[in-house]
Amino acid sequence: MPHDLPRAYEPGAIEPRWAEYWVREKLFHVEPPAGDSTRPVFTLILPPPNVTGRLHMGHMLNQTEMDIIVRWHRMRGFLTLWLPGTDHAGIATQMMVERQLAAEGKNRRDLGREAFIARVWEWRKQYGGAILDQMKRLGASVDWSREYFTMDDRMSRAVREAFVRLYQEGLIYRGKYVVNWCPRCITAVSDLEVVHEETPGKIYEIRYPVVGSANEYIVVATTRPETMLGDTAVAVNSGDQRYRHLHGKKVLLPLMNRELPIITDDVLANPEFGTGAVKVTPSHDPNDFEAGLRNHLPQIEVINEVAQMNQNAGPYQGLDRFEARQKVLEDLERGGFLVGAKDYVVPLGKCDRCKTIIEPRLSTQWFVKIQPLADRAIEAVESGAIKFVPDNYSKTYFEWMRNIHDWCISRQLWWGHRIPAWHCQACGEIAVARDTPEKCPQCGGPVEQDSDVLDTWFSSGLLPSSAMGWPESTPELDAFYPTSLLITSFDILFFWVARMIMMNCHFMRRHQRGDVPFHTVYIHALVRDAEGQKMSKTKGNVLDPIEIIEKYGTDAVRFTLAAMAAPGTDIAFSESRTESYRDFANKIWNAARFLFMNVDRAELSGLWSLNEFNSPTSGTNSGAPPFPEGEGGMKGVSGFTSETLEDRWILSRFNRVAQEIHEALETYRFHEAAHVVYHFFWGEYCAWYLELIKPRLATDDRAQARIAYRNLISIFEGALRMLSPFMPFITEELWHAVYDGKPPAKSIALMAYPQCEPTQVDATAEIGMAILQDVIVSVRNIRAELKVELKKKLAIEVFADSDVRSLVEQNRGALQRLANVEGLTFVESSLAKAAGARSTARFDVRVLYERKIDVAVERDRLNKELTKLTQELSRATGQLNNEAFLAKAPALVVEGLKKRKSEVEILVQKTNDALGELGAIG
RNA sequence: GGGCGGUUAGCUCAGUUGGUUAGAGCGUCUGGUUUACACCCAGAAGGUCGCAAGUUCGAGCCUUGCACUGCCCA
Repeated sequence: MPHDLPRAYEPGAIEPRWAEYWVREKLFHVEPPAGDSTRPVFTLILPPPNVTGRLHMGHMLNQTEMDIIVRWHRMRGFLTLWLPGTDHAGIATQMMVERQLAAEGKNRRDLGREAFIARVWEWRKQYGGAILDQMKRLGASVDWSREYFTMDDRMSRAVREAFVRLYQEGLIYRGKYVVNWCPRCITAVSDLEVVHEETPGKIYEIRYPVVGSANEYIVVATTRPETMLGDTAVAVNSGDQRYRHLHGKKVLLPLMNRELPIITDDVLANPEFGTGAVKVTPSHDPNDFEAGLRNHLPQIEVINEVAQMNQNAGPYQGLDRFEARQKVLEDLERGGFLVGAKDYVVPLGKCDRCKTIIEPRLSTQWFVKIQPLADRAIEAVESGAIKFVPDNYSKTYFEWMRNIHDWCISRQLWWGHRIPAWHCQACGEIAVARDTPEKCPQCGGPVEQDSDVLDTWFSSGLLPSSAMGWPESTPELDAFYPTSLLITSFDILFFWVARMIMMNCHFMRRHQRGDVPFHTVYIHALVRDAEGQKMSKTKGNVLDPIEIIEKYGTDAVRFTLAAMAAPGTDIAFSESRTESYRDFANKIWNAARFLFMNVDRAELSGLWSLNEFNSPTSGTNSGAPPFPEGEGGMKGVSGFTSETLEDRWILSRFNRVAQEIHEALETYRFHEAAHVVYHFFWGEYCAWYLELIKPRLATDDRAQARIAYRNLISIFEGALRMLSPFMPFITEELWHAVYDGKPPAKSIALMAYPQCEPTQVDATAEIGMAILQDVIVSVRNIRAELKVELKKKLAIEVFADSDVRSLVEQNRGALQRLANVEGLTFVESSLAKAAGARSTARFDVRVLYERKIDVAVERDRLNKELTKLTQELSRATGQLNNEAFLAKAPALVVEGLKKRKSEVEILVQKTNDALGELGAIG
């Protein structure tokens, strides 16, 4: 069968086909193993993307890293499960649908709760799969049959169960507290959903007249003058002498004419700060709220749920909080109460989602009492049951966990898991239950479910156990929990990672294989633009991965991300880099074209056929083994016959590279693994091995030619498997072509990953090859310097010891072809002084060419070289004369330096000779 | 205010426990129609590793200080 491959690789022509094939064939579906299976298991859950989301570069990095690790494990024989799903994203999704309604001139209250939720489900059905479809285009090898959605019945049951248990254990409570309130989203949000920004603003000083003491005032400072309308006290520090005489007295609240007690509160009032006196507004400030409780102050709310002043704000009722601020300031000024305003950097809390300024607001909410959960979560990391990579994230984690606050879990939204608590309309009793109660268990009165829903992170915190069927006891939990690894971004370390650890350690504490949800957390960095700037819509520098993919192919984009993903370092994504990895794909493509072109020719002449490679009965080569059961993979390359230096060399390199990739991926050094496979495939296999083997494919010695074909294809097939986790598409395509329509498995992804076979590593061959390459490069180098036309074949002379001499002799053909040489003679004395020569420590080589060299240029080059060498020599000499060095440095280092020193001595001698000769000419 | 990180070639970045000559991709320069590949081939230039001091036989790597810079938390 002829292999007609287009001249240039066209990723768009093959990638969608394979992406679709992998899903359709359910290649990555796994079942829990039988009870007696000893096969190692590798499990990973996908950080569930938000249903409203579109794929961005961060997702792509995250998923590329996961897919590399997952494919690598699968190919090594692990029973590998990658579990996908999406998150219902309470606020974001509700906003999306509300926006849709607004366009129709409606709002959710017009519809009513039930109809609105139905509408959200409809929206989800229509648009919610977008991000997963994009993910399929990336080639992510997830088990699609296990896809979950956090609002599914199964997941909702887990949420309800978790809530009920925590409530029964006293770890969930309800109460009236000051919480972070977003007046635009009209809901409470957790501390984590507030972003703090320092904004230039003003601090105002206001004079509160002391009651019964004419012309005496207390001056308080505030950045939020409108909240004074809700003041219920003024606090001073008990030790502050300035106010000692006022203890027990009262002030008159300006504008409201309400008398406020002067209280002492040493937490709130700092004598060092400002005037030392502070106004206390228990309903609108979290610190004042605490102070209010300590001092039994009344709580007067003056701002409502949409941040307008309410009926308690007197004449300011109905004004927006910022309008009210201006009006209050004007009135204070007019009344002579405003002392002044100073520039001040105001710390502002904004809603993470909509950037509206958060209003601390007194309201009744549900909370998780977090400390007991945090204690176990700290222990899980301290004990090493969970490991962070890079390790310094554990420090960040501990810092947060040790200063944790109770978690406000109720949201005043409609879309989400409704809190399983029922309020009795008659007696006020609260019933928390798994199943909807018909009447009040206390008095039998009618009940109504709490109107709030849970924070979305409450449900995602239950992953991964809930995704595997918890609270039911399922074969999945038995087989796959705990998961092996979590790969995610640092920005959800607290939102999600920390909460998963807390929740799962709590609920899975009796699990047979441990409570922790995962053993390792690999945290990756941010993808930035090529200039290292954070991508943002306002800057307009956001790259759409799908667009880049369409331009360069998925493989190239994946490879770019992998090659740049050094642990702990942000990625400055540059398209030029992607372009070069598209070039890499093209290189492989063309290597394949070359192979197939030759194979087709060999098949026509009856010399050799791919069947001999893929047929297990051919004896000498059985191809790669099928999917192995258990950790392992295929050691080395089978069916390879080492005849020549380049054979021994490429086989050795293949094995060494397999080892290097293994070590790199084991420690999540994606960039290193990518670089190693890139260099092997292009810089060694294509650049040298293919060139060196060419003549052997056309030799008349049929037996030798057959070996050459087999070797060529064996290494190529192995290299495809090696590259496959990084570039799954092109390797799948070419791998199927190698097997000529009769592949041993449905996909290269189900084949064994190459592993190092130590007996195939050949250090001697690697050194020999390095010398041969050095000779070839030296000749090319001289030719370039002498400006010899490329086509012109030249004679060369070589001076070397007998080892190098026989090496060159044995590889004469290679040297002649790759350096365009005709005629090679060995000489008995150094060529260092000769014109048109190059010297190394091991050999001298000279090109016989009549053109005079440019003396000035050559002298410059040699002088530069000499400076470098003499510096190195004196450094080495100094060190070797240093007894402390000889005594303390390891023998290996000393020996190495001695060897190097003698090399450098030779080079200095040769360079000097050459310079002397040049002087004689010039 | 507390914590974490960064500063290495023109650009974007590697450099694992201190050890012989600090690497990559892109960019730059020179030369190429060798039937796999111009998305290519051959060759070259380019770095006092932010600054200063210290530890060490030996520092890009360890310690201290300084400068600049990014992020997280309060």
